[in-house]
Parts: sequence; structure tokens; C-alpha cells
Amino acid sequence: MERSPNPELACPVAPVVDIVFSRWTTPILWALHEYGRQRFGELERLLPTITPKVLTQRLRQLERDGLVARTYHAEMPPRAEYEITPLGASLGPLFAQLATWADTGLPEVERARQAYDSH
Amino acid sequence: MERSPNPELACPVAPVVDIVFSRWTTPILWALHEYGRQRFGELERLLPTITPKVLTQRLRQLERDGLVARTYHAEMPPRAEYEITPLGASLGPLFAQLATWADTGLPEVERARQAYDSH
DNA sequence: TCCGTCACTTTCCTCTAGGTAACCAATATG
DNA sequence: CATATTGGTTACCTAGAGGAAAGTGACGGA
Repeated sequence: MERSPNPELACPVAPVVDIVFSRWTTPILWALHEYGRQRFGELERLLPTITPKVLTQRLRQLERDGLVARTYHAEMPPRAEYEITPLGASLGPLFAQLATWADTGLPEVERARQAYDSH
Repeated sequence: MERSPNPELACPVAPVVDIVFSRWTTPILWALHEYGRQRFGELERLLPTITPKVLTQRLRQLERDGLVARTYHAEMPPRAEYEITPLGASLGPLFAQLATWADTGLPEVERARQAYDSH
């Protein structure tokens, strides 16, 4: 979770990577950005292979980092709603550019791998 | 290394994350982009806390993915040079945008964390 | 003959993100 | 009474990334 003193000295991008890019944080942010405010169970359905433990962990981290806001209604059964904050939404253009790069970049990476793997 | 079937279904950004964003791949790409072609030992000096094992591992992966090119001179002592490929360089604007986001985003994240941690 | 240089390689270890499965509180409904 | 619902929690386990430290091969120089 904590970066050693060096990588970020050499690279201003490194600290952002820690906060935004991991297996599930990116899909969660994307889902909230695409489909708007969602309940816990709705997020589970949008990300069918995530487990409740991990979903809670990532949501808590995103909440702590100010990228996602949680609203809890102590009804019975309870209701919890998650939505993107303005800070989280400010990542939108970045995600869009990443998705654009993926369109042409991923196929090129795939070709490079096949070339490399066949000596 | 392999994504389960789902996260990328929900999020077109996820596959890119695997290729580009990890502890050391980002700093390595950044260093090669900033300072141009570098020898193995020069990279070690630019990233003082990386170990040779990990540097080799990440460079091989970047080479296989077509983001970095390796030139080996079988002299004695040997000489190996690494440089960014056009595909790797095409990530430049993205990294720039990430660095820009970091300027205002990271302090906001820091404030959010302090607010969260003091209940 | 021993030392140093360079680009690694090898072995061993630790740490953590994530997965599996079971459990829980509190209430409404049948 | 049992059951379903919701938003989690808990204990346990595994795989993989990364770190530490030592070794390697081939040669040139002292």
C-alpha cells in the first residue's frame, strides 16, 4: 500500500497508480461512472465475479481516498448507496483516453507477444 | 497475469492496467521516455531501489509486449541498451495527463484521507 | 593470479491482493 | 416458527510480485 521512497521520485505517475489502478478499483469506478449511483447488491451484479469481501475492501478504500461517496440508510433490511464524487469523476477523461488507447494498443501488444513467443 | 472473464467486460480499461501499471513498469517506461535509450546499469542508477532481478523481469515483459526494445551487444564486458518503441511512446500523452491529474488530485486525496481518518 | 566490469541469474523469503466459504443482525412476511 | 432480504464480516488459504543476497561467465588490466 505504501510506496518505497524511490519509484515516485523517478516517476510522478507512480502514486496515482497506487490509488486508481488495481484489479477491482478501476472496474468499480468505471461502473459507478457509467451507470451512476448504485447499491451494494447492484454493484455485485454489475461485477459478477467480485466477492463481497473484496467489494467492501475496495469501496472503503475508494471512500477514504475521496473518489466514492457512501450513503447508508439504517433501515431494515439496510440500504447502502455508492456514487462517484467530483474528484472521482475528474478521472473520467483519463479513463476515456485509456479506453481509446486500448482500441489500437491492445491489438498491437497482442501481435508483439506472438512475434516474441515465436522467437 | 490473466484477467478473469469478467472485470474487462465491465471495464475496457482493465486490460491496459495489466500491461502498463505496476510498481515498476510505470517508472521504467517513464525513465526511458524522459531520458532516452539507457543501458541496464544506467536504469539501475535511475531507479536506485530496484533490484536487478526485478529490473530484468519487467524489462522482459515490456519487451514481449512491444513497449520497449532491447539491443544486446555481445562484447566483453557486454552491453545492453533499452529504448522505448513507438507503441510505448504512444502512451506519452496518457502519462502526461496522469501527471497533470496528480498535481491537483493527489493533494485532494490526501485531504480526503485525513478527513476520513479523523472520523 | 587476482580484481573489476557488466548484465544478468538463482535461491530463498516475505507480504499482500484477492479468492472461498461460512456466518451475522434485524426485520418483514408467510 | 421458518424464511428471505441486505450489507456486510470473519477465518482461512493461495498465487504472485517483489526484495535480499550471493553467484556466474567472459574478458581486460594490474
